[in-house]
Amino acid sequence: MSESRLLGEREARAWCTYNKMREHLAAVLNQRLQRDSGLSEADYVILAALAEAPEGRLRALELRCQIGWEKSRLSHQVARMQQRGLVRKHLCPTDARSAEIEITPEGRAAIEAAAPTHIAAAREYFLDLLSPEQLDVLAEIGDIVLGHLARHTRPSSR
Amino acid sequence: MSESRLLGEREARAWCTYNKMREHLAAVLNQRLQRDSGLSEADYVILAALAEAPEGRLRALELRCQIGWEKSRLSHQVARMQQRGLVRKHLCPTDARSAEIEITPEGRAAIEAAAPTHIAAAREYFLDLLSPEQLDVLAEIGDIVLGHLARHTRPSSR
DNA sequence: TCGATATGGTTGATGAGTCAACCATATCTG
DNA sequence: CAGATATGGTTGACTCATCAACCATATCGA
Repeated sequence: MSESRLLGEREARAWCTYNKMREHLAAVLNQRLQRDSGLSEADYVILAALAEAPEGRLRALELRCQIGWEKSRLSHQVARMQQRGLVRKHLCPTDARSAEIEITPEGRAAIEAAAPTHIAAAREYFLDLLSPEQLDVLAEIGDIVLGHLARHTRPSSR
Repeated sequence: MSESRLLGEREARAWCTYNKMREHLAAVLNQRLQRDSGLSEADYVILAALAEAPEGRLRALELRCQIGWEKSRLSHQVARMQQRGLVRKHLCPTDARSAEIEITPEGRAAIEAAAPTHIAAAREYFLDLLSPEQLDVLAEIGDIVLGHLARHTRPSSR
């Protein structure tokens, strides 16, 4: 990669393996989730958030903030999920512009069936392979990077 | 997240921040690459690989192995890139089934213009924020996970 | 109170990734 | 050598993600 010439030895190595890991790991986990439960990562994230909200419903804006998604992304995804009966949309009484998203019983069943195996896969391919120290460093890295992003990019105005 | 109940404190934290970091970081880097250079990550990966191949060309299979892509993914991507004049396809003399992909002068110009700013962004949002020790641990983690994936999934038969 | 602007969300177009089915050529085996 | 099988690649259908344009309602300020 042209990385090699523009980065130091150490940086190049970290960057390269990070990228490969990220891509391969996501591919495998997505694949298994889809195969085992018929859900995509996107479905999973939304259902997980709704499932533990009180009443199983959230205003779209609140949901977007929790999962950090762009608004059109959520809109499209919810439309597809509503089509499949995983989720329902309601008008919001306090703000006529807003929408409330509610998980359906089918949606709840789907996420409850999916979660254990999905988490197990995350363990199998990732978490169980790492030492406590490695897990801590990873979390540390995540916090640093997320903190920097929060400070140096627009809130999610996108 | 339902993660919280199925994972220990430490695992949940690592898993959660890793996922958030992964998503946000990729979004920002993609966005900047697109804005600054008119290339997607996918374009970038392919052009980078071709640019440092001898003669600027590789057999499709060789390219796939280097970047670890599924075959239809490469096929689609190359088709789009050929459309834009970044890349050209040739028949392979030694194996009539195979195709050779060659970077065009436009493609070379594009990657050479894109690389420095892309790497700079990777530094700015990621590499420069981390200590040498953190970079090493990250690379270590990557190797462990990739090694496990290599041993426990089909080579890429997908 | 009214007009400008901001905000929450939708829509359509397009690029990207995956899967399954497929086609052609190579290779292997009897 | 012939037929079966394996391999390299393409295609079409579909889901996802992003962008820009848009619509309706809220809110702000003169």
